[in-house]
Amino acid sequence: MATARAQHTAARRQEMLAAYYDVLVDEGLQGASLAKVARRLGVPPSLLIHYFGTKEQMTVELVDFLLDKYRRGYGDRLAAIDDPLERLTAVLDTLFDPEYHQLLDDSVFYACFYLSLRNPTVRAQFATLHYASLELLETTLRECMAAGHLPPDDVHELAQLIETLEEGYALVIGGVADGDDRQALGAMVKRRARGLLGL
Amino acid sequence: MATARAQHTAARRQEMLAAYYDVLVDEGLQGASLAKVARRLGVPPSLLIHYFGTKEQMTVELVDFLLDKYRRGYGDRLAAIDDPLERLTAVLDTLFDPEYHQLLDDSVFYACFYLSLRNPTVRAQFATLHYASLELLETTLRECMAAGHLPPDDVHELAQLIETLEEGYALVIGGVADGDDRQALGAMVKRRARGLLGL
DNA sequence: TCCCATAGACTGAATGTTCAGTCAAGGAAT
DNA sequence: ATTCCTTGACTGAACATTCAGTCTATGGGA
Repeated sequence: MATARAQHTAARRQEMLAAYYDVLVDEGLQGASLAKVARRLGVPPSLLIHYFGTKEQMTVELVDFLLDKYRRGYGDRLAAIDDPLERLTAVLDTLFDPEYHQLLDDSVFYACFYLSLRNPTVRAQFATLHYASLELLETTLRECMAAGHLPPDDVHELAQLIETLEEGYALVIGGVADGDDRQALGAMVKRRARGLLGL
Repeated sequence: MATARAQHTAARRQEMLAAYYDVLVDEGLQGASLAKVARRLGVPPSLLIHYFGTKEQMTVELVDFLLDKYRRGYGDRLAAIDDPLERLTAVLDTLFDPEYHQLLDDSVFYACFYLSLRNPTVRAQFATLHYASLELLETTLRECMAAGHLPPDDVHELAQLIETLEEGYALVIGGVADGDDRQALGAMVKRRARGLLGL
């Protein structure tokens, strides 16, 4: 059972991670300090240390916290769709929708990605999300082919290809395109991706 | 004319940027300080300030310095190929070759990309490279179509699509895949991209 | 049900270190 | 003679973390 104490602890940690996220948005990776997070919360910096031990540990937990948003917001919802073709359409609609990629602030997302390149724990967290997404795609494609909705092809390759397109799309809209361009690029890539699958 | 003094200055700046790059590899964005760069060079930190004014300015120049490696190493070499089909093949070989993406340390590249999301100047530098790459692709595709090497299609769309695939490939091999997987993924994506073009 | 020992939430001051940047002065190249 | 590279001492602010200690809710024993 979750005691009141444990609930309070969990809630407090979330508040702190949310504040860390806000500071990251405002100050960037280089300017984000425990002191600023603490100031935002109106607590002494030592309280953050009390909860997380070190800044590094707090950062690792932030990434987990943020990736959970993707998992809960999309992964679970998509996986729950029964009909394979319907699910495939929903997946493609999601992956190439600018809004999906704006669930997190661009700069924070790539800050986390950057951290994943330097910290093995964070890297593993990203890899898990990546493989989960890949597997959802692959399964969906396989079911669609079995049902005759798609021409037979190598599902693993196709899943990797779609995933690669999606990550590239995320990068391009983060770094270059803005506003309507994002929407248009997403629509184009999605259309081509569907063609690739034989839809 | 480049006086001896100016030459010396330029060379010195490059040394310093190279040292900054090294520190970034070893210490990451958060741990990279002017003091560490200076220590590596055996000079006082104030000398860096003398040359660059501020750390931010030095960072902006670092990005320029690094992106130049891509321009000089690949952009120019590819653009120099006369025969369109040969150039297209070379471009595709380059974009989906893990080695091209390891011209820079992964973490440093994405550190720079991250910085581009927060600094308008850096963002413009990245955008310039992106559009140059896009234009090389588009021109090449157009010439290939005109010569009948490719079936007619929307060259702008195709160029954007290939570019998106390339950036996604870069992200995936940076974050997840390792070793042989990178090679294999590159080969697969390239093959599919060629199919997409009608090659 | 009451009581008490304890675990953990929380504070605030203090630690030493590192930070980017300033400045005045020396010294070499032009 | 002048320009400017280079030095090293220096500043004040910010940094993550430590520590000693207060307060409070909680769970176990009577």
